[in-house]
Amino acid sequence: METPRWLNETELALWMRLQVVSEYLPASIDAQLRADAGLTRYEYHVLAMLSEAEGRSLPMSTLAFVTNGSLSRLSHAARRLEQEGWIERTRVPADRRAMIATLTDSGWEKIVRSAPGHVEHVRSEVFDHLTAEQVAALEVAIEPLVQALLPTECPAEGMGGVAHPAQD
Amino acid sequence: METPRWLNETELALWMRLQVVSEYLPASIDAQLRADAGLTRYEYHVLAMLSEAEGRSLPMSTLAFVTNGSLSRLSHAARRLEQEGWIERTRVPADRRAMIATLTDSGWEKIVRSAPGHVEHVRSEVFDHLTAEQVAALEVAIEPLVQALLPTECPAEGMGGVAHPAQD
DNA sequence: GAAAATTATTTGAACTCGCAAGTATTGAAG
DNA sequence: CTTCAATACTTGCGAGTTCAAATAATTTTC
Repeated sequence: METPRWLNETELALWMRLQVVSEYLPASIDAQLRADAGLTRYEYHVLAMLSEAEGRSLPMSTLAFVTNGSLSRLSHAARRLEQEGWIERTRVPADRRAMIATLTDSGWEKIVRSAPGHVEHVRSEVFDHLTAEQVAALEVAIEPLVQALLPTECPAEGMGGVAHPAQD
Repeated sequence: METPRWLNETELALWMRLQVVSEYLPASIDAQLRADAGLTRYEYHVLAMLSEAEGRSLPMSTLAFVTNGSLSRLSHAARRLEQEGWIERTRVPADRRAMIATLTDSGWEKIVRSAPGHVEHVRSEVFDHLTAEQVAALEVAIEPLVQALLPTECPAEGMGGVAHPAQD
């Protein structure tokens, strides 16, 4: 076994901070969504992506990609969301293996009702504690890391809707 | 319901990047540790913190705090680690409610054997893709966010051991 | 000094997710 | 045109996390 390339002081400091952020943020978001909306962070993400998609619909594969989730994870989540009546899944005539997930009216209302509380929570946890300069600096500084982590391919689709912490 | 304070463009961009990082990093670390060491990220964290503690021991409460985990989460993890023989739990004579977790020799060997692969993975996922300047910039820029998220109190203990991505 | 509140930790049940295997359906090879 | 492989998705099982409740010991209160 080769002698490991240990982290230097700065690297270690960054690594520990990344771990803190990656531990706290998802837990905090999950707790708020569960308490106020009865949704998982991932389920919220699924609804949000559908709400922004053309026709409020996306193929399951694409939906899995834009939500950064495995197909399995999405399938489990989709079953739950469908049981609640928030989405529907229909076979594609052209390719009967494929399925298209569509946000129902009820699902639209769900995400529209849930979004404000979610955004408010994100604000109170994150942005209320940061100046505009700090936000800008972090946004720039974190970009290379995101590039390092994200898969390069992008079978994406058209966007332009609601329900993310963006405006209505 | 008040009209929500939506996120502006920069805030939204930062938020989405934070979500990407918070989604990918833990999953990636978990997968490597599970495959190569049969450990959870959290279990690894527990062993690492014990390895750095005075006498390789910490009270459960303190251990929960330094690992950023709930007492319940720690208790479940401790049971698994104890079953594997990597830690032991002993009652405190002074206060017989309290328990002290201690790293066994076997546990010490476990973390020492697991650390190099873990660090190598962290390098290959994160630091190999970043310049020293990018690391330094991100380390500075992320600090205010960490301050915002971390609880202020700190019932910490003495440190100074091994097994974190730090040096041996 | 007994009852009530607090602290330290554990346990059980519910739920989510990852993995491996399973089901269709389509496309490629021969 | 049959066989084999690849695609699109689903499902069952196991494992970890959380929440609420339980246990147990200490400290406070009256």
